[in-house]
Amino acid sequence: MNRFISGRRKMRVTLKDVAREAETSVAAASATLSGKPSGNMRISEATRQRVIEVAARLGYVPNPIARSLTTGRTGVLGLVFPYVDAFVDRNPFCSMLMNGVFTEAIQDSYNMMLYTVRDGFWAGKHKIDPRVDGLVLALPASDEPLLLRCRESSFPCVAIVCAPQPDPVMTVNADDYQGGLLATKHLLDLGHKRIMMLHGGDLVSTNQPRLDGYRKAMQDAGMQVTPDLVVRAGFDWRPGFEAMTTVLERPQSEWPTAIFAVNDLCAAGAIRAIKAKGLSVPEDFAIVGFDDTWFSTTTQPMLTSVRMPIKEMGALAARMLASEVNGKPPTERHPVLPVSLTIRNSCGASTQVPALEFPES
Amino acid sequence: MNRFISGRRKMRVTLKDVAREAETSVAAASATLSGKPSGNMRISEATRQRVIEVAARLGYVPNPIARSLTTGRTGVLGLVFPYVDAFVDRNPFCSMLMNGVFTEAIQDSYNMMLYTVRDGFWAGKHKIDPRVDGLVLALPASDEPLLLRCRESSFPCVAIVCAPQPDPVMTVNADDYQGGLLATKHLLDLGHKRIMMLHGGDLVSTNQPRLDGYRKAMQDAGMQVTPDLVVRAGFDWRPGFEAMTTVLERPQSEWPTAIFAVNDLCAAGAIRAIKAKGLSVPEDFAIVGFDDTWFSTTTQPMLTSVRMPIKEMGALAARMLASEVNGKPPTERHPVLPVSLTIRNSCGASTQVPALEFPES
DNA sequence: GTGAAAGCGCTAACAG
DNA sequence: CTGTTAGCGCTTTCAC
Repeated sequence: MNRFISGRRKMRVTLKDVAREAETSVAAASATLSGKPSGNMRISEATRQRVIEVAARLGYVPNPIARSLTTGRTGVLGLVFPYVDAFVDRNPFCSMLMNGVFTEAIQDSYNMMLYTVRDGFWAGKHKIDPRVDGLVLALPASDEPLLLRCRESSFPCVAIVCAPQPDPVMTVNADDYQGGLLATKHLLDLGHKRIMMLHGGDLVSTNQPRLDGYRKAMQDAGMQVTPDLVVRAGFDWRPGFEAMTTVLERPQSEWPTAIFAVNDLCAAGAIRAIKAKGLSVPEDFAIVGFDDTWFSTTTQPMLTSVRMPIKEMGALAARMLASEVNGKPPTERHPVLPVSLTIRNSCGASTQVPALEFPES
Repeated sequence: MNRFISGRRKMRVTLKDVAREAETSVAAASATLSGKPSGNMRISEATRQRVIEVAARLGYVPNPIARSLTTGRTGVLGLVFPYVDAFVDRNPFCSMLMNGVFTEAIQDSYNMMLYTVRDGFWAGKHKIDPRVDGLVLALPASDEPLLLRCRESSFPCVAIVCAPQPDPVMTVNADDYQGGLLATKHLLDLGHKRIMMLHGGDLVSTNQPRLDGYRKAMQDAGMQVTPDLVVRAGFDWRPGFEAMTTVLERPQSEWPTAIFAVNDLCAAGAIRAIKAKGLSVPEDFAIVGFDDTWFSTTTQPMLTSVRMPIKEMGALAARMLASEVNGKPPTERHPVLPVSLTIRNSCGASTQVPALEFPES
C-alpha cells in the first residue's frame, strides 16, 4: 500500500506510484504528464496512454511544492495590501482593486497569496517570499522597504497607485494629475473662485499629482492659490471631517465656496462637518471627491467624483506581472490610465445620473 | 561564488552555504537556526554562535518551499470565497470577514492564500491545495464539492456561515435563528401585524434559521404566517428591489406593514422599490435588515439591523483552524456567536444612534 | 525512445 | 554532543 501517514497528513499518490503502476520510469511519467517532452525525450504513444490512464485511475495530482522546488516557479502571485481595518471595510477601493487583480490572476491560472499589513506590522517587516513568483504592491508610499527590496533584487513586481519607479519595477497608475485638473475645472466652470483642496498629505504618492492638477487648473483660470486654500486632511473619513471642521472655525469671509477632496472618504467627512455646522451641500459648499466607487452614491448628497478605473488597474497589474514572470516583459511598463468626471449632486450641477441607480461595481 | 542564476531567479543563500562558512554540518546549522534541537541533538554554544553569526552575515533566509517539502507543513492557511464582483465590492461583510481571518492568521504567523470563486469557476473546480495547511471556507452552501472533499480526506477546515457539518469539519456561525427572532419581535413590539419576510432562497445556509426565527416569533405572537408573507428575494440589492416591487403590485390591502429582510443589501433594495413607488420608510413600511455593517448607515433611512460579529467570526475561524493544524484541536468545534439588534431609523422606533456617527468597522 | 541518476533546500532519522 | 545519510516529490540532464 502506497498511502501512509507522514506527520499528520495523508500522503497522496506520487509520480513514483504512477510510474511503477504504468511500468515505466518516473522521468517518462513526468514528461508525459507535464506535457513538455523535455530535452530530446519523446514518449511512445503506448506508454503515453498508459501513464495517462494510470494517473487518472490513481487520482494523481502533482505536488506543487515539489515542483516548485525544482523549477523555481510557484504559480503564485502575491498581493501586498497595507491598508487597515476601518479603511478597508468601508472603502470599496480596496475590494475593487483586489477583485481586479484576482480575476485576472485566475484567468492566467495563478493563485494568489495575500499579505496584509497593519499597525505595527508594516511592509518593512516583510521579506520577499520565495513562494510567490511576483508581487503586486498596493503600497501608497514609494519608499517602502519591501518595494526597495524588490527593486534591488530585481524581483518581478508592479506597484499600483504609487509614484513612478525605476526599472525593473513596473507601475500602474491613474492619471491623478488630470483628475485634479478635471475636478477643479468643473468647480471653476460652475463659477467658483475660492476653491479649497483637502489633500491627503505627502506620504501617499497619489496626493501630489492631484494637488498639482488642482494648482494648474486654478492658475489657468487666473485664480491665486493662497496657502489657506490648501488644507491637509487625509484619505479617510475622520481627517476629512476634522480638517473641514477647522476650516469652518475661520471667519466666514475666509471660507471657500467649493472643495476638492483628495478622495471620496475625505469628501464624506467634510460633508459631515458641514452638516454638523447646520450648513449644506451643495447649497453652501460645492464638493468634488475622487475615486468614484459606489461609496460616492451613499453620501447625502451623492458625490460628484473623479472616476478611476480601479478594477481595471488591478487586472492590468496582474496581467503585466504574469507576463513578466512568464518571460514576456510587457512593452508598456508604466501605464497611466485615464480618468473622467462623474457628475452627481454635490456641486449643484445638473446631474447625469438616473434617480434610481444600482451601482454595478 | 555561490550565487548564480537558475532559470530566471537569483539563487539565495542556502543552508549549505551557511554550514560551509561556519565550518559545521548542514544538520547542525538547521538545528540551530530552526530552534528545535531535533531528536537527541544538542549544539555546542560555540558552533551555535558561529552559525548564527554566519547566517546573519550572509543574509540567510530559509526557503519555505524546501522546508514544506520535508515537514509536510506550509505555514499557510487558505481562505475560500465564493462571492462575486458587485456583491463583494458593496458588501462590507466580505472584507470584514477577511479582515478578521487575516488579522488572526498574521498573529499566529500564518500566511494566507486566497481562493476566490466566480461565475463559471466554482469551488467545485478547486482541488485541495497541498500548499495550505488548512482552509477557511466561506461557502454559503453546505454541499459544495470542496467542502465534501475536505471532509472525506479529513483536511483541516472550518466552514463559516454554513450549516452544521459532521466532524471533522469545524463551523463558525452566528445565531441566525435568534436574529430572526429578534428582528421580528422588534417589529411585533412596534405593533405590526402583517410582517413580511424577504428571504434569500434555500441555497444559502443562513437563510433557513433566519426564516425559522421569523416564523417562531410570529407564532409566539399569535400571528399567522400566510404564504404571501414569505417572499423569495436574495442576498443582494437587486433581488430585494425586484421582490418588493412585485409585492407592491398587489392590491394595497394585501401589503405588509413591516418587512424583515434576509440581509442589509436586500433591505436596501426593498427601500429603493418603496421609494420608487413614492412611498417611504419608516412611515409606510418598517423594515429590518441583517448584518449591521456600516452599510446599514448608508441607506436612507439608516437601517435597523441584526448585528453579527462578522470580524470576530473570521478571527475565531482562523484561530480554530490554526489550533487544529497545530495539533491542538479546539474543544468547541461548532461555536455559535450571539447576535443583537441595532436600532436605527428604518422602523420608526426611537433611535439609539448618535446623529454624527463614524462607523469604526 | 527510454530510464537511471543527480539534484532543488531542507529536516529528521541514525550512527559516531 | 555532533556529523553523515536518507529522503520529501518532482524535473531534467545525460547515457543507454
